Amino acid sequence: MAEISSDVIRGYNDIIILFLLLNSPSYGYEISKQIRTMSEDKYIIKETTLYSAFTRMEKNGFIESFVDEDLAGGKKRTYYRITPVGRDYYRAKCEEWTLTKEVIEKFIAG
Amino acid sequence: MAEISSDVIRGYNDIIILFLLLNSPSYGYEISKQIRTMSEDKYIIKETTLYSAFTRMEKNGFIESFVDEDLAGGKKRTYYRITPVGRDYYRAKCEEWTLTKEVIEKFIAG
DNA sequence: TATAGTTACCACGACAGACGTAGTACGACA
DNA sequence: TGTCGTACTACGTCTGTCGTGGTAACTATA
Repeated sequence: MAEISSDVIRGYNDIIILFLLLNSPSYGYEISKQIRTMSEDKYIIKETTLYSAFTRMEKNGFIESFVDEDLAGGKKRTYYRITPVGRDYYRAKCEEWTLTKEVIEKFIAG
Repeated sequence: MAEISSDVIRGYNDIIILFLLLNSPSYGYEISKQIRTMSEDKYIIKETTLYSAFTRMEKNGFIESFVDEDLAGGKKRTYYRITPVGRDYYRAKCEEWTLTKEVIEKFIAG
C-alpha cells in the first residue's frame, strides 16, 4: 500500500492538529493517537513533528498551552487550546485546501 | 482569494511537471506557462523551484535532458523527456495523492 | 523480581524542497 | 534607448520534518 510521505503532508499537520482542538483542549499524546485512529492507521505523525508544531503554533498565536500538574503520580501534562486567531487560520487553510486540491487534480491522470 | 502556499504544494511540483511531460518532451519556460494556464493563474511556479526540480528529477532518473542548439539567433533550449522510471514514479504519486486526500479531508470542516 | 510496554514528553542536529535575489543574453517593439 | 518577453543559471537562506537519543513514572507479564 502506498504510504503518505512527509513532503505530501507538509503544511497540513497544522490544520490536522487544529481540527482536533476545535471542540476541546487536548495534549500531544492524545492528539497523536487520534490522528492514527481517525486516519485508520494511514497516517502516524512523528512525535518530534507534533511537538515542534505545538511550539511553532503557540509562537504564532494559534494555540495556547496550560499545564495540568495534578495527575496521578505527580506527573504533568501540557494541554493546548485553540485561539480565535487559530480558528481563523484553520478556516483560511481549509479554503486553501479546496483550491489546492482543484489545481493538483488537473495534473493527476485517471 | 486564497492563494496556494508553497508548503501545501510541496511534493506535488514533481508530479505537476511529470504530467506535462507524459505526452511529449518540453522545456522550462513552456512548462511554467502551461502550469499557469492549466491552473487558471491560481498557481504560478517559481523559476528556481522549476529548474531545481529538473535537476533533482534528472538525478533521480525520472527525466532525461537534451539540448536543441539550432534555435534562431544561435540560442539553446534544454528539453526534458520523461523516462519509464519517471512514469512509474508519477503513477505511484497519483495513488499516494488519492490516499493523502482521503486522510486530510477527515480533518477538514465543512 | 525483572523487564518490557505504555504514557508523556524534550533537546539537538541534519536534511531537502522552496524561495529571494541577482545576473546573463538575445530579439522584438515603441 | 529602454522595456518586455524568452530561456535560463548561481548562490544562499529558510522552515517543516525527521532521526536519534534521553527522561521518568506507572502497569502488565513472566
